[in-house]
Amino acid sequence: MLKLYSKHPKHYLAVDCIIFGYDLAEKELKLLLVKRSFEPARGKWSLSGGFVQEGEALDDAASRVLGSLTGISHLYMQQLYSYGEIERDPGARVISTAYYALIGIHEIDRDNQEKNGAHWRSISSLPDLIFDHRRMVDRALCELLTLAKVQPIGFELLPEKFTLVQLQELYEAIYQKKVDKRNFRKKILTMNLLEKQDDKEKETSKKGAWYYRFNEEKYRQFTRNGFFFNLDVN
Amino acid sequence: MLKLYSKHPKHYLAVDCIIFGYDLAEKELKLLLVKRSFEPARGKWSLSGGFVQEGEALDDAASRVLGSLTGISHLYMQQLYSYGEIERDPGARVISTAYYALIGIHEIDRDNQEKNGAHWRSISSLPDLIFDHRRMVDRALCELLTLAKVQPIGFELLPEKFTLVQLQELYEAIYQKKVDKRNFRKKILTMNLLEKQDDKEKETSKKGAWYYRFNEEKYRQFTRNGFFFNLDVN
DNA sequence: TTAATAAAGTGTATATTGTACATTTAAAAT
DNA sequence: ATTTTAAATGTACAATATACACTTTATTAA
Repeated sequence: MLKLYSKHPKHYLAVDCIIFGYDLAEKELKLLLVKRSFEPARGKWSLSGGFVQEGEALDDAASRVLGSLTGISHLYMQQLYSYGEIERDPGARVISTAYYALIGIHEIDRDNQEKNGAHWRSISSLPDLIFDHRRMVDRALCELLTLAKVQPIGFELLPEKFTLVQLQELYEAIYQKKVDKRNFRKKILTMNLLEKQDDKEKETSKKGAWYYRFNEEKYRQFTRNGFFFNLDVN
Repeated sequence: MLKLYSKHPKHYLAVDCIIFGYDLAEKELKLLLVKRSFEPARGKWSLSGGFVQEGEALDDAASRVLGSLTGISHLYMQQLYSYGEIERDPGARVISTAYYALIGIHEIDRDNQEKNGAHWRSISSLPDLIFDHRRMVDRALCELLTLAKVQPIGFELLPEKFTLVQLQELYEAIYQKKVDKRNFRKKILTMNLLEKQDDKEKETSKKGAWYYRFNEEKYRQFTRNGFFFNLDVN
């Protein structure tokens, strides 16, 4: 039973993580990148990755990599695509499954970040990346653009409590497009997924902006009843 | 250089193919399934798959599997998802990358089909499948439903020349929903992607229905100019 | 040759949704 | 009390989606 497949070859398997963060202050999407700590390409900018271990599920490998870099164990993470070109890694033939994660940029564990040589880099000015990592990033970005329209994943990039101004700025950062304030608010509010809080954010204006909270439970309930999230940015 | 990664474990890697076909006569979506020819689970219904070979890219492995079963070398094929649970295959720890393919059901090579014990089975009455193959199918179906709305992939399931009736029936089969004939035609024709032919299909009616052809070149051109395919089925 | 049959083909009116757009409100600082 | 700054708000018009039924064409049978 143990030798059923033994005539077939085995391969190195890795995961690589595209970690998106949103910088509320700079109103910019960012990526968490690392300086690679081993050969080949030591010292070059890279996605953070790791080899899949014996007895470790693919998702678990990605969780492990994400956890060790961010210090967060449960964050929004989805498999993106598997890259299986023969020559993609000059060190050896390695198949890599890319995952992308969404994270509030300030939730992150600073210590692990420092320790692993990780840095947030603006999407609009990424450094050169090793191997096929740039292609992975481009695919992840494309996926993000597609999904943010039809799934409430934007909230993963914001703190629990956020203002409508912040939410709108996030979408403007994702789609690189100014959005009409009244129409945006109408769309998002008529979905009945946001709950107005009793307090205001008062850093950026005298008047202050009401905090809102995304109600995931409602979203799941509405979805069961045939509701589709849609926040098309004009 | 060859031993850079040698402390890391290696794994069996497979591809599994979800092959969709559309039966014009029965107006039904079908899957090409095989009876598995080796242990474990010999003789059980399965997706057609195979192990990734040394020096073989992931996509090439999928192409090889698809080619040997259908006799067609270039068909519409996309990577779907990689399944990396430890216990997913009782024979050994195997990571499998699923691909889905779209094919005209009658274009297929009968000989290879017979030889490999492959059979078309209606989506609505699939047999039990081995391992996690049912999950793969469900994910592929979900992807098909998503994509058929926003990409002209339906045409991959039809012959080169098809009638509007046939196209509509295809969409009705995919979405399991009756569609208004006039609205459907209006939508698809105003996209200017179909070219009316000079001949008619006369099997199914006395009057006959005009043949049309999808112009992929036009589609690519329109897409470059910001056009988005959209055939939302009400 | 005429009539019956069966499926293909066609247009319009109404409802819904999306878009453009400018003023008022609230709170702090002077 | 006045000024300042950003937040909050509603409506009219355009575009799109939807509902809906009769006419046309070619064959077959009377």
